[in-house]
Amino acid sequence: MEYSIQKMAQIAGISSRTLRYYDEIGLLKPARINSSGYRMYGQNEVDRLQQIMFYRELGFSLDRINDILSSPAFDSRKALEEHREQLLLKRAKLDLLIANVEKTICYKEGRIKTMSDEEKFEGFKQKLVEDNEEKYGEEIRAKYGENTINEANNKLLGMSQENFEKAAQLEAEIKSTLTEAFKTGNPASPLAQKAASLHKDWICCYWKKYTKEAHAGLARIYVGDERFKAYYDKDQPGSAEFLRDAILQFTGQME
Amino acid sequence: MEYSIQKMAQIAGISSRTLRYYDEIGLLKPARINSSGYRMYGQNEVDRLQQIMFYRELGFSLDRINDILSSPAFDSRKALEEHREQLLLKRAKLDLLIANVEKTICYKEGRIKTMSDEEKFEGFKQKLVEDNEEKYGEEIRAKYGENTINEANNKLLGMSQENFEKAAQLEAEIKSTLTEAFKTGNPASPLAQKAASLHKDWICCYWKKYTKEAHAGLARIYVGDERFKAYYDKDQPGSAEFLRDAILQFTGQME
DNA sequence: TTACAGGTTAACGCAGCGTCAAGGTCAAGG
DNA sequence: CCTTGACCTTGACGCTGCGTTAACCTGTAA
Repeated sequence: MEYSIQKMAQIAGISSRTLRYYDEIGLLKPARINSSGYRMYGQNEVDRLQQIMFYRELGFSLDRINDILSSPAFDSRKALEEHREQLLLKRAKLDLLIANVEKTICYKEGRIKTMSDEEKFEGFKQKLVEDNEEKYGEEIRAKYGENTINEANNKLLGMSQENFEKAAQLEAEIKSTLTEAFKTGNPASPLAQKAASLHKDWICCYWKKYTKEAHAGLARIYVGDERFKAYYDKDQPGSAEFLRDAILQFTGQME
Repeated sequence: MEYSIQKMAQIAGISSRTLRYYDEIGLLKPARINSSGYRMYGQNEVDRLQQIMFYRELGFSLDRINDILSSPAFDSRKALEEHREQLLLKRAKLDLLIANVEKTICYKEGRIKTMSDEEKFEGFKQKLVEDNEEKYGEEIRAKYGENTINEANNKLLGMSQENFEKAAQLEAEIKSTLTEAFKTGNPASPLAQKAASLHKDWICCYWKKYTKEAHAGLARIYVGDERFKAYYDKDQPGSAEFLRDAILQFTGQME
């Protein structure tokens, strides 16, 4: 089976330009060039391309893919783990970014119109410091390896604990608000809706992404989960269902 | 207060090259050019640079920053939310990548030496399909806006529920394993360690990043948290402390 | 006067292709 | 035989956000 460049591209779901580029950088050369100068690819090339696509899928650079595929002694296992670390770092940075953006949105929602330049500057400076620490930390890690990774982890631990404390506080708030709201008997009452809103905040301490649908889905599951049901029903039987209804109302998922 | 290019760069913690580049693309022009052809920046420029840095920090492109800062009618709120969506998408992709890398590592750890090309191909093709769906979904979203966002959310909801179910199953496993392990009375026993390991898996359903330190920290908190303590102690009083000790052992955090 | 610290413009380089430009090749149809 | 259209070729610029020479000018202290 011989493939033309476009057939090959179709198989892999990439462009012919990409194949030409791979030929150019020596990552994937065609099996032969026919009399008209056309690139012809064979089975071996299909296989190699699949390997390439695989590692590319994992976000490796074409250079590294070349290393991996050409050197048989290449420690792919180590490469994968290092790569994983890098991805985790990337994600941590992204998380910071997202948090910052969300913070900013909240700030704007708060309608704080007059925000002194000094304030902005302060917040910014803080961020700069954080960034520097991050960069510094990265350099250290690159230089000294694992020893200092623990330090970084400790930082994350600090964040997790902070997160956990925030969650615990929210939980207490939910509980007291729910107790009051339950007396109204109306899941649509402002107090009940406040409880649902607090519950949303609480969820956001644990979930990577909040959606109303998922929130509602969780609420439905709650009532069927003995642990949560027991927790919420402990003081006031029926509270779990009440919270569920409040959340369904809050998320607009009542049918 | 007039600043030279380097003073300005120092204030903002960036390079002078960056300032020249911003001048070049018209993002930030100096207040004036002095007789020697030097760029001189004033207070207005400091302020604007801070704004630029702010949005840059949030991951906006310089082009968009220019839009935001130059058009007073620009809806920064909307821009922020759109940007947030994009970041979330990015993170979702990253999560996929990380999962794939981890899967691959497990595969390699499993010492499955002979892995037929077909198998590789299958897995890869699946991924292609997923990607196509993702791309398609993005296009749709761009074209039709919010309506279809719900569909995407439903997908995420599916993931969350799946995640939740996995967590629930793990929880059951932890409980039964813990019950058995408790009878041994030894938190270092294989069974107890298995429970700790399961608990780690369970944590990973909720946490963005797992570290031994955080796991141990959580274990310590557990005992002091009535909800979890009550949950684990319900059948066998002392189980919570036992689990904590098993986790401390598991994470090597015994002092 | 000599250093040395600072400024200037111009231009290449990076990753991974997308996207013309300008043309050659091949099979089908008039 | 000619045209048309699909497919192939090489070559080269463009994109992002600067880092990094290179080659040269300015200002000030010793």
